[in-house]
Amino acid sequence: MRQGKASKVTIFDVADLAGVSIKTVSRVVNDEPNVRQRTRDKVLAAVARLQYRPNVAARSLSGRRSWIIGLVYENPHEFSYMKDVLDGALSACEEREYSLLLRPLSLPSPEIAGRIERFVTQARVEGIILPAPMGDLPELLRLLRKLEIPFATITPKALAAGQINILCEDEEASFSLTEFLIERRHRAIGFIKGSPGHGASGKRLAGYRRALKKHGIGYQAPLVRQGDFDFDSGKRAASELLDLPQAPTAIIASNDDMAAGALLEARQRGLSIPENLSVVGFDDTPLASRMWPPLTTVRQPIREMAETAAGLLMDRLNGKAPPPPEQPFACEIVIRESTS
Amino acid sequence: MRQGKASKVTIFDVADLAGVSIKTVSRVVNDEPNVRQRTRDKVLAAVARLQYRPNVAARSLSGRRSWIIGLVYENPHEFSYMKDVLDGALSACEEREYSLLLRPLSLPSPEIAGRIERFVTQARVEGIILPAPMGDLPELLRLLRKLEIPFATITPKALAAGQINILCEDEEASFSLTEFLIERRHRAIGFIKGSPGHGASGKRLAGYRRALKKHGIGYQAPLVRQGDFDFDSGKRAASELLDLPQAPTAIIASNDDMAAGALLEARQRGLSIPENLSVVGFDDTPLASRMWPPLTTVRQPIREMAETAAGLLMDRLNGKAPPPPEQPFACEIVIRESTS
DNA sequence: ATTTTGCTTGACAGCGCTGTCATTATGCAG
DNA sequence: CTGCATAATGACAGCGCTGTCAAGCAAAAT
Repeated sequence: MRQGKASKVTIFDVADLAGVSIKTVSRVVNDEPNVRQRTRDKVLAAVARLQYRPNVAARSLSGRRSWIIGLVYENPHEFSYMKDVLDGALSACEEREYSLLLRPLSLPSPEIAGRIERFVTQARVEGIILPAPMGDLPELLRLLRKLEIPFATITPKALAAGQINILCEDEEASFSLTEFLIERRHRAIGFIKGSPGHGASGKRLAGYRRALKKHGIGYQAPLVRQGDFDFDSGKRAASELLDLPQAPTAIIASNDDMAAGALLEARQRGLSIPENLSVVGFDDTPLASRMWPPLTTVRQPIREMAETAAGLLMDRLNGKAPPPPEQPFACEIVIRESTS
Repeated sequence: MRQGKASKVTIFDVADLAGVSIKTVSRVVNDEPNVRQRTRDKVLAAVARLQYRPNVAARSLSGRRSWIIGLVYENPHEFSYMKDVLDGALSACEEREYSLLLRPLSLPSPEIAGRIERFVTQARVEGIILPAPMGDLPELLRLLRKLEIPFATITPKALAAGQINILCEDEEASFSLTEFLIERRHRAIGFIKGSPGHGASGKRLAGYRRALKKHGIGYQAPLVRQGDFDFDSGKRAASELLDLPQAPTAIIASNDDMAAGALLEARQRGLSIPENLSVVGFDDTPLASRMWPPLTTVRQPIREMAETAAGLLMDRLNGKAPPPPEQPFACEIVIRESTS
């Protein structure tokens, strides 16, 4: 089926109406220099009059640019985090008239490289956004470097040299959150780690340890359990923690979904929250405010981070000077009723 | 910045290697008829050997096709429903080598038509998927018809004539759910409606009424409250219901997010669930299984519905015969612990 | 053997735009 | 007023593919 009626107006029509050559129209439309103001105005008027929209396909073919960036992500069960990333990226793209293509992945996958290579070469994607944990897959990074595709990572574990890296104050936030619990007289504080592959996991643990140290509380390995950012893993880890001879009076989960799991486990054991156990999470997802009791958590400006990542990536694709290294984005503790 | 190293192999390279004309390569690659098997094999071998991938831009420009479909949606706070739609659409697109472009919208918006027209004409979108409530915006439908852009609606209120419409057994599911409560001796059953614009809202209410009628329970208007599918509206509606002189012993919310709101309201009044009040929702979002108590709800095969919608849409764009009218998809009650 | 028919294949002209480079204004110093 | 640098504009050749149409060819019909 052929294209609908949409816009058969071409650059020639505009050129005719404005009385200039198509090249001049092209210059104006692409904001290139060396066009007299009067000429520019004439062209712009014609563009508006005819409702001219450049044909993306022709533009791509000729300019060898696709005006597309990709978003490659691990498809999670609980999508709240990715929704914010998506909203941010979409908004940056709309502003710059780029298109955004999505590529969900399941990890671990033996053929990431193949799938991404197909993605990139097929759609001719110019650059890629890699939210955690995508920014730390050596295989992926190697591929993108080989293909010479610029990318922007969001909260990677290790900064990708020569690329855009967007961070937030994960360590600091975790430190404050832990300190918040300590100030409320908690001494035995359990900690549920996130997936080892995520940059945030290590940093959140580090903040926890630093706060303990500052307040002279010894670090106890049994109080720290491995999770994978998923509800079930949070429930399981909480179960282990609550089985401990000296069970914690507070649990820090590395994200809200695991915190919800911990809460469920506690409740099934007849514990009441926050009287018998305080629980906190990270991310301030909708889930956090919809649970009972509403969850004390850490809000990160994910949407802004993603918007910045996408924006800087596109600027770079358009030859803008590389930005000064970004300040990490600040996080904020949201105190609700799951802590005593 | 120019394209990376990705694939500078063109149709000419393949034609040379296979010893045929570029047109024949084109035929093979596009699965057109009238190519001898031997020739086809030669070409396919050359394609594989060179790792040839057609240039989408050239293909679009020449064929006046974009190989892109759009997904236009109302951007909700709680994204679970849309995540399933997204997954389904993406998967259908990947299978057919289409690209999917997203366009979130905020309703009501005075300039939907403008934004969508820009979206369609700029990206040269060939067809559009309209999850509820997009399939019931007269202005939008009029625009798409004018532009001659085919579309597929998911659970619209009114079927869009001449287009693809994907439905599920909303009325039936609501009927069963209500009956399920009646069987458990509930007689005063509150109902929180969804946004008037959604197709599901009316059907869910209808199922509720039909079940009441069948069991000889009178319909009482005060027991039915307006919500808008959002958490807060659920909380508010539940508050109204619980203030009633004869408060309901069970509440049906038209989606899980509102059910969560109702649950919170009940809890804040010191009611325990399900002893004092049963609460049920619709959609079986992650939220439903993460709450306390876990929510009895209705699971719809949203992902499959979206995949079907997208698949049929692309088939139609490719001139496949219009499918026989689809059977509505079946729903399933998921019984958890929020009902007594 | 010759004609007819239908299947295969290829030559070639664009699709609508941007890059390159030549050409023509314009401004300014001498 | 002339000469020269520089700004403004245009002519034109592709970018890589598909649509059209004509030509080649083998099998079927005469």
